[in-house]
Amino acid sequence: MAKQQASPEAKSAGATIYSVADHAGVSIATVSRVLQGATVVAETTRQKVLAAVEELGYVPLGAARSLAVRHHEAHGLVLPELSGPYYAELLMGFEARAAELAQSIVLVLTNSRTDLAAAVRQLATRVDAIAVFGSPAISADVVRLLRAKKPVVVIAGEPHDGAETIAAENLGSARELAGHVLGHGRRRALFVGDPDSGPDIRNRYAGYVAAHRERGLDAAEPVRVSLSEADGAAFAQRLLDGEYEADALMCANDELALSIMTTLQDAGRDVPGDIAVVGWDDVMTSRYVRPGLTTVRQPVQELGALAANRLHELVSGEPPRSQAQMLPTQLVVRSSCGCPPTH
Amino acid sequence: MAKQQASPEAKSAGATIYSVADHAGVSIATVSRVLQGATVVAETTRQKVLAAVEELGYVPLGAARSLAVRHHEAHGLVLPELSGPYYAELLMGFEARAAELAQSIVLVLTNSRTDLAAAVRQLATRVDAIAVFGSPAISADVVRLLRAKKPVVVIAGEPHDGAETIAAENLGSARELAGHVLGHGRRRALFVGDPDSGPDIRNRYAGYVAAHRERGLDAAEPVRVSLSEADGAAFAQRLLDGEYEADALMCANDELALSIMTTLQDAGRDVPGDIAVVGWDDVMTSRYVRPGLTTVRQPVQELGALAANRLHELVSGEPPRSQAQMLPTQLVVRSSCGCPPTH
DNA sequence: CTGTTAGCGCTTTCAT
DNA sequence: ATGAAAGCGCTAACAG
Repeated sequence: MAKQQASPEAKSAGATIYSVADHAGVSIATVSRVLQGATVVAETTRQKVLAAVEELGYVPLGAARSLAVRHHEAHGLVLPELSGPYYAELLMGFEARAAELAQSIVLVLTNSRTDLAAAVRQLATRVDAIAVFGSPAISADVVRLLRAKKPVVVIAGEPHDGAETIAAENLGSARELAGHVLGHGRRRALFVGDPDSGPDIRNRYAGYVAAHRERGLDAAEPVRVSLSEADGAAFAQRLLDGEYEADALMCANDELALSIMTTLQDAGRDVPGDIAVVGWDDVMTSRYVRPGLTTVRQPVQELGALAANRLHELVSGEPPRSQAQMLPTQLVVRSSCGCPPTH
Repeated sequence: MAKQQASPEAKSAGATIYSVADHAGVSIATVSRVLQGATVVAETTRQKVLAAVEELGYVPLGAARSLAVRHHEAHGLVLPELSGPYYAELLMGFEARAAELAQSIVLVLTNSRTDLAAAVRQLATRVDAIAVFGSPAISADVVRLLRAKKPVVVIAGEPHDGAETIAAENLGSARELAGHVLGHGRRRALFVGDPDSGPDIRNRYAGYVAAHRERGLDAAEPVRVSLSEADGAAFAQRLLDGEYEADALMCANDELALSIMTTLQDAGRDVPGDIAVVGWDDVMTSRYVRPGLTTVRQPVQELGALAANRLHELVSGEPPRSQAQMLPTQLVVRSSCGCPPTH
């Protein structure tokens, strides 16, 4: 059994449904039938076919099937990138659900593309439906273009011209989180992040504002920095330099919060003693740092799974939903907000 | 321009190369020519065709093209999962290079699959070549099976029956890292991780052993735990309970190291004073914890990019390499090993 | 239960 | 520079 395959580079590229049919002494229709498993085939012929398949090492050509069935049996997913746990988890959730639905997934990362529109157009060529993460990098035009041809769902993005949208809840949890911080008696809380970078951050800021309003407090203007470690460190430095005054920082996500908190600590500041810091996302690091980072957990995998599921439903002919779907989030209180450590 | 698309559900599913040709008053061959851009077409007809494409919202059917050109123009990538930065970075590197080569990428995560073999077979159906991460989850059989039909490269796995292999260097850096720890005077260093879980860990352990040998020291048996936070914490607890005695821990990866270090610290142990802890991978968290985790950086993205590149070369007819390709790694010294903090 | 046959939509000679 | 036509490999009626 071991040595009979003499050529190491066999790569019997040949092997079509015809050669299998020949080899088994049946018609191509029969081969197709046993491979699809739908129709009933006599057990004996079935075995003959399977043997031929095995013998020839037949691998069906997906493209031919797709052409015949008029379905790609694949979903597209467009994400900005994969650094940090957020998008990776989204992808895992998406992949898992797509797998259950027997859909392949073809992935496009926009940050690695020079011509995004072309990449997306090319993607549309080989999938039945597309989920795009609603980053500003993906212009509304692209989405609109696609939407006319294929079902599209936008994840955590603007409700583009009617494309179906799904997102995690932001406003309420942000209000709750900000309220929690204010409840520790902080009165100079700053929001760090750019509300214009998308609806997620915009709603988190809105929650921050709402929490202040409810208490008759003034909400400060947001400190507009991007969601990167580098920008976080830079902001922290400006804070240390006295450019800002604050006793609490509500950061747009954990990566920002972590880089800020660490920079502050390394400069001798006490967190949360001198200043509280809270984030958003509950990434792994947030559990490990001391003090543990108070943050908000999003059901990221579920978001991905829901996207895959909706895509499939849309492909199956279900009507699009007009209303955005919203998944609940959860406040995770650790000690960077001023609460006593609990581990 | 805004309201003329009356039906919100246009989805002009129709639009084939025929309808475009009709609409433009040319033959399908001409349409194909302007869309491929290869052959020269009169500028006027070119414009007519483009107009028709625009008008009809024509999106070519990838499957039909694939069938005609006998290429999928897609690469498959099989990864265990995406939690933690390692696989995500690998994927980013792979995707970026594949994008440059104009190859789509279709992704399969094995942890979400109940029938992995079927998933991989199905994958083979729609891509020209496949890169699989060499986890033990992917049986050698599956790889062997594939390899007969499509080019396969194995990333960081056993040199399966001749499938091309690429990996990051482990042995040398592990020897260096272990040597560094021993250089701090530690004499009860334990290796935490299971060498049987694959060649990566096996070689790291081998480096640990080599470093001891070189100094005439005895290397201890590895403490066989899996690469998860949970197992790390459990091991740390057993250590605290006195089940093991050690003044240094060389962990198979950062996640393990981090969970162990944190558990130890929370129990009052001083790292590195009482016990040194080092990891492998240089994940983000390792920069943020205190003390900073001494570890080894792997060129993970490059690994992914190299895989995509080799896949493309193999598809283009280049001969497979018999020798495994190895990328260099780099020791990252912070302070968990006993070195003074430097930030 | 099995075979025949007509496409699926695109690329690519081969003519013109 | 353009058109006609022959497939690419598979599925799905339709007959038998």
